[in-house]
Amino acid sequence: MNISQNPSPNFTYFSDENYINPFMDNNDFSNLMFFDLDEGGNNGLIEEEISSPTSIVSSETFTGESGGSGSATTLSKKESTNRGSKESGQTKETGHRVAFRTRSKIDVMDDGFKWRKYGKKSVKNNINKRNYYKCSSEGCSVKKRVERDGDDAAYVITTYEGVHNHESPSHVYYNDMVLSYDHDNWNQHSLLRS
DNA sequence: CGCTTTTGACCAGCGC
DNA sequence: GCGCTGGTCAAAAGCG
Repeated sequence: MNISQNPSPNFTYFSDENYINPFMDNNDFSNLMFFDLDEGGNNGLIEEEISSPTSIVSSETFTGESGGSGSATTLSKKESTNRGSKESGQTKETGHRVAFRTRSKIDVMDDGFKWRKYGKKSVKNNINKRNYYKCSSEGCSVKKRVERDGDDAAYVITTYEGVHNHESPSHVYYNDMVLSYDHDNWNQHSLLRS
């Protein structure tokens, strides 16, 4: 991976107020959707359309009622079921799940964490392969699925499962830098990056 | 040499 | 019970 060369101070979805713009270059933010697939399987769909590339979406926008967009069809209802005996316990403990769909030229967005690919599968209703990643940090069992939208290959659907029990390597990296920056200036600086 | 990626096999859940 | 499907494992290959 390329953390050292591209340490993005970005996407860490920790169900708290620390949500930061997840994306860097090579992405079109004009149509970005979030799906809150929280434990319990209510599959609440939250759609957030970002009108400006510099917009920051706060985590509060994830907690609304279900949206009605048909674009959620690629996210199977089975998302809410935990399977796999070997890891189901972990999954329940860190059952938070969030997915988003964004137009992107690249398949895998650098969210600042270090991921290790452990599987690739072709899935039904999608000619594209789905990739499976695990957080490679020790003791962290967060998983991520990445697939191209079958309806429109210009879109990438990324699903995060679980919550990191550590900070993003890039987050640490940037925290060090922030110490030497005026905080307001830093916020402005990070906004301008996108 | 250590880590990551690839990829086929295997396993479990679900629907019929 | 069987087949389909999605998710994970693990050995081998690749890479820096």
